[in-house]
Amino acid sequence: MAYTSPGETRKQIYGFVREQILNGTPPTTREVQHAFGFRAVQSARLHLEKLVIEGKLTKPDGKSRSYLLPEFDKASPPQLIPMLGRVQAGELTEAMEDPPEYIMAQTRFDDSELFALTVEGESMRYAGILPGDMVIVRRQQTAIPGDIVVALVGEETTVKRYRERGRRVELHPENDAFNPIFPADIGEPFSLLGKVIEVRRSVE
Amino acid sequence: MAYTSPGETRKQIYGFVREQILNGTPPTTREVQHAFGFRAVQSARLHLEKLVIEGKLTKPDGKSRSYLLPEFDKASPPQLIPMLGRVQAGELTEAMEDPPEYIMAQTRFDDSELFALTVEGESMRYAGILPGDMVIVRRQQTAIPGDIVVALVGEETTVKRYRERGRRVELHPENDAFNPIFPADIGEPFSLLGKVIEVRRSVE
DNA sequence: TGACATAACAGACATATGTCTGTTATATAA
DNA sequence: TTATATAACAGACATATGTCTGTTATGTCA
Repeated sequence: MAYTSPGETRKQIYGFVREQILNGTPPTTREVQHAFGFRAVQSARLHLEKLVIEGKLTKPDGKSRSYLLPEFDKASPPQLIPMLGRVQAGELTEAMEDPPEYIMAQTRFDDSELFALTVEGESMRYAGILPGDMVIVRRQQTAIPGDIVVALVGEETTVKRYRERGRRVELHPENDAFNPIFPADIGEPFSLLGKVIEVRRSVE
Repeated sequence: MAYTSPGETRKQIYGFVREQILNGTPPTTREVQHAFGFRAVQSARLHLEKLVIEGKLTKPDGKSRSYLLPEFDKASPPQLIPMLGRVQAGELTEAMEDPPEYIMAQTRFDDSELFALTVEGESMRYAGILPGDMVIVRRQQTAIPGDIVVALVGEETTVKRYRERGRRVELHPENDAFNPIFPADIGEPFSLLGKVIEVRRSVE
């Protein structure tokens, strides 16, 4: 390989390794070697060692494919959360049989109890939840007043503010154009699916 | 190791491997072996092979540490985006010298042109952006009318709706209690830092 | 009981991979 | 020019790791 200016090749190697790591396949020394056309393993190795010294990568010891991004350690480990397009009536678990898509998140909950939904109505606009927003939900059958919850009312899922009047459950929209729901008064089957713990919106 | 019920050990192995993968260090066959106290490598290997057959893991070929989560492929690769607590006046890059924390996101932009900020005021409430929300921003010096942008006005960063009247730039809040900003009229230095591409809110 | 399936073990082999020693080439500064 | 630093190369060795063959143990079903 031709001689390149100091640091230039190293910068590219960093980009390559970083990308591989984020894809879940941290490269071996020789994979770096071949990706950059080095004719000697050591060429790649020295660059990688320097990157560790510079603090841009970390590597424990003699283990294979063990390069890590330092900022990865600073962040909590990512979680894969299934996106449920439409929650079927009845069991929520039913709808999770073949989760088509996953989003990545970092929460303080176990990812096995999380799922994500797309919000459809305008009823929570004043709470900063707009149509098309994605909500990350923790599955739970109970809530405390003030929680924003996802509930199944009849055949439809709905996002509302959870309230109680005495022992009566009330689901309040946050938009003057909508009326609260009183599950006890309507004939529909009702169940609490979980509590909203995060809201996400893609702009444009 | 004692004989365990069919599938039980396998389930635990899946959890272990999944966690390791999400931590950036997909395990080797022998690491699985030792983590579960198997006295033979093959014991771990057969479980892993079955998990691949069941579709819960994927593995290309004879490469080391090459187990992947299938849902990982379905999702776009994650990006690490620096969280800027407070953007200093002047150059934005200046403030990125030592990024203290990173969040994970999946966007269609290159992660080198992204950063994240915490929103402080109420001025964008009607647009569903509340105080404490995190916005992911793509660095750009221009915008088109209607974009939600992050701008530096004087010493302060602000999130507003970008408008133009003729050639005059206007920054509009989305809250009746606030007034639009006309950068040309005020003495403060003004610059566009970028465009908001995602909004995130942690609930509780 | 015997047939069968799966779990787990024992021991080995082939390859992948990290690491090392020594050498040559290119650039910069005295 | 010489001295120095870094880039890149050549070739090897030691270990890590994936893979294979054959055997034993535990449970299920007829």
